[in-house]
Amino acid sequence: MDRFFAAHRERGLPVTTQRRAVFEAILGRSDHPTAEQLYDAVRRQLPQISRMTVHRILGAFVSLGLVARTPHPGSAARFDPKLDQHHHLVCLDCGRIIDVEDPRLNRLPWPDINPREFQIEDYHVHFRGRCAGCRQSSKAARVGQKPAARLALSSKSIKPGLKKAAP
Amino acid sequence: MDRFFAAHRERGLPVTTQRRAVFEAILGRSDHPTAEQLYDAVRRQLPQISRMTVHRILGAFVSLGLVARTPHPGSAARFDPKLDQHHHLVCLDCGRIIDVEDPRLNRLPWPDINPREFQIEDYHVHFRGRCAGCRQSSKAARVGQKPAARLALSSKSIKPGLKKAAP
DNA sequence: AACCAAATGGTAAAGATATGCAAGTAGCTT
DNA sequence: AAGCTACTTGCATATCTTTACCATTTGGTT
Repeated sequence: MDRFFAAHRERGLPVTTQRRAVFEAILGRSDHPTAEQLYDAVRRQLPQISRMTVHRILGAFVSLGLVARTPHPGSAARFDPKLDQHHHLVCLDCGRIIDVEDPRLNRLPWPDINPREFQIEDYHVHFRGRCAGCRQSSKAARVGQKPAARLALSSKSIKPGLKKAAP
Repeated sequence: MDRFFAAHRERGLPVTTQRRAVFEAILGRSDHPTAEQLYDAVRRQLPQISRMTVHRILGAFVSLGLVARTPHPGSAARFDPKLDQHHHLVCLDCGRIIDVEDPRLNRLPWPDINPREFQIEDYHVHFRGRCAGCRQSSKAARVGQKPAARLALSSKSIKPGLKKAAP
């Protein structure tokens, strides 16, 4: 929370009720919420806050270095109070993000590129896989997943009839 | 391109003109295009192709393991035809993605978690920083970027005219 | 050549984020 | 303590990306 006030004071930015509420909300949880989830959480204390304000505040926090927008394959960005370098497990099924702290991952070799071409600031390792819950359900669901398609394709000539779409 | 036919034949899925065009389009470029960019590219050959078809086809390619949907902080998903393990430089300003191949990064220690709780399949290192072009422009832009906030405001001296036009 | 499952196309909808402007507020200055 | 001013907020709207429905067409088999 000190970081929050310090970052604002350093740049002379006003500390508003909304900003404080959003920051408290994100500090209070470690599940990498989306902007929408934070909006819902903050609204319990500030019922009239606008969804756009939450988005704008989160964008400002990212610029201030207070939180990180974590890369995520899906569409909704996830936000993470950035405290120290850490990494993530991402479930390919449910999208859940789990923190990983492993000191061995914090001193990786940086790729050998010319700093004039690309200046690296930091990095972040993304482990992909499946969490316990999704492995259970996928085992069950795998039966009906791909209805066997139309197998039995004898490898006849595939004749790549490359034609333009017929009228 | 063999992978493309093989993957379809193996599952008995029909190889349509549209699928072939989308796959050729993504093979031809190494800049991790978005679905929209691929739609534009494909449309030069199949002017009547639907945007939705491109999205659906890309989703199918991901399921088939033909392309990867690369994690990206922004909203638009990026697609990548490279299948061997590689990593990415991501420019924080322009969002450009550059491939990194460094064998030292391909044998990282995996975090010590119970495989019953989370089963890791693979990983991927995300280096963040700024590309040459953006470093140039940001150096210039940094002047007007943060107008010094209001730290040095001594009431009547500074009047930064960058406000909206007066009503 | 005929058949069948799957793919395609078009519109509209849903979700997330950005923008422009009027009014409110935090924090400095007096 | 009161005033000033830039920053922030709220609201409505616009944009961008992705998805849903369903009639029609196409690819691959027999």
